[in-house]
Amino acid sequence: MSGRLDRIDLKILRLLQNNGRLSNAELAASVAISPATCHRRTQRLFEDGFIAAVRAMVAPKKVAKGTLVMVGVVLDRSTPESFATFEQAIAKLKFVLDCHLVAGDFDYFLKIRVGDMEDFNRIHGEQLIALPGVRQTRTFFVMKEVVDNAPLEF
Amino acid sequence: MSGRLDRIDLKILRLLQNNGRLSNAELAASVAISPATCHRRTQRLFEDGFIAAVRAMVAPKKVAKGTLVMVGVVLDRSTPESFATFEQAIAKLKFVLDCHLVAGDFDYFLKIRVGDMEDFNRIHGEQLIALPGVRQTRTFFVMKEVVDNAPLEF
DNA sequence: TCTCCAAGTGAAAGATTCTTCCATGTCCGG
DNA sequence: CCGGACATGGAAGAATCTTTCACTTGGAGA
Repeated sequence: MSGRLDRIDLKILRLLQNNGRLSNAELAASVAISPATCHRRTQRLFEDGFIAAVRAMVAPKKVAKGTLVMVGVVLDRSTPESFATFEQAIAKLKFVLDCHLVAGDFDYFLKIRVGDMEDFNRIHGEQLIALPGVRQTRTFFVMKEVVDNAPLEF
Repeated sequence: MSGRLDRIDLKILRLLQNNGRLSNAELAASVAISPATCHRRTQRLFEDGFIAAVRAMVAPKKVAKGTLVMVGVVLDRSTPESFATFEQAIAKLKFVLDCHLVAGDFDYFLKIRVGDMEDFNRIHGEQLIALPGVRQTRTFFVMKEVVDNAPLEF
């Protein structure tokens, strides 16, 4: 069922992870099976949820989103209601790439993309600290993106 | 730069970001232009680097990488050589999804995917604290992934 | 061992799509 | 008004997709 992946499935997954626009014919040739079989396998990988989505990775700098910021957030209270309200509000902020509830000195970690620092300052003042239940935020400007969104190894 | 993108280009980018396997014919129909024109436009978006890559997003839980961890790293010394050595070593660790040089209480922020906490503990002890020049690390286990790797808004 | 069944496989073929070529249309600067 | 650079869509051969079907394989049970 959805549990087992043989070597061919794994190879298909890895190839599609590196180039999601590979044609079925190219995939089939790369894994040395017929196009028909490859088509069926790939279809199953999608249907069974092994591939959540195929996404074109738009170059951030090309669309004026070249500035990356990490933000640690501490809430006033650590109640389930407080968390739920915060998460609901975060989901509407489209510049938030990641939002994770963590264990440690912060309640949440955010990963945010904006055009520049000025852009971030406005967003921080108008939207971040205005989020429900936020006690404080700590901003970490990214000065260099060493690795960003690397493909998953498995 | 990005001023060269008209509404049709932007629409193509957004559509491919949501579904990187859209066929040229489907794209053309969605943006109301001919397949030939759509093909040329899309090709240009790739050639000019607006689309860095197209990736199948493999579901982490399906391939035993369901545990996410954020790690803050402080180095012994803040010299260019120290940074360069660290970054060179990080690039070889395939479980590191993000590695960013930041301004603030840490030198680097890492985003890591592993199978489980036990998995992380081994990696932390064997590989992370063994990285060159690391003074200390602070681990933030992710308890809930509210938003992970959301598509870029532009 | 033999039989049967389920699952996987590849050849084949019609439908669809890709990709290129070319004539036409549009926008500006001269 | 003209001319050139560029963008557009139609058309058509080449390539690909997607389904069908018959065959092979592997394992469970008699």
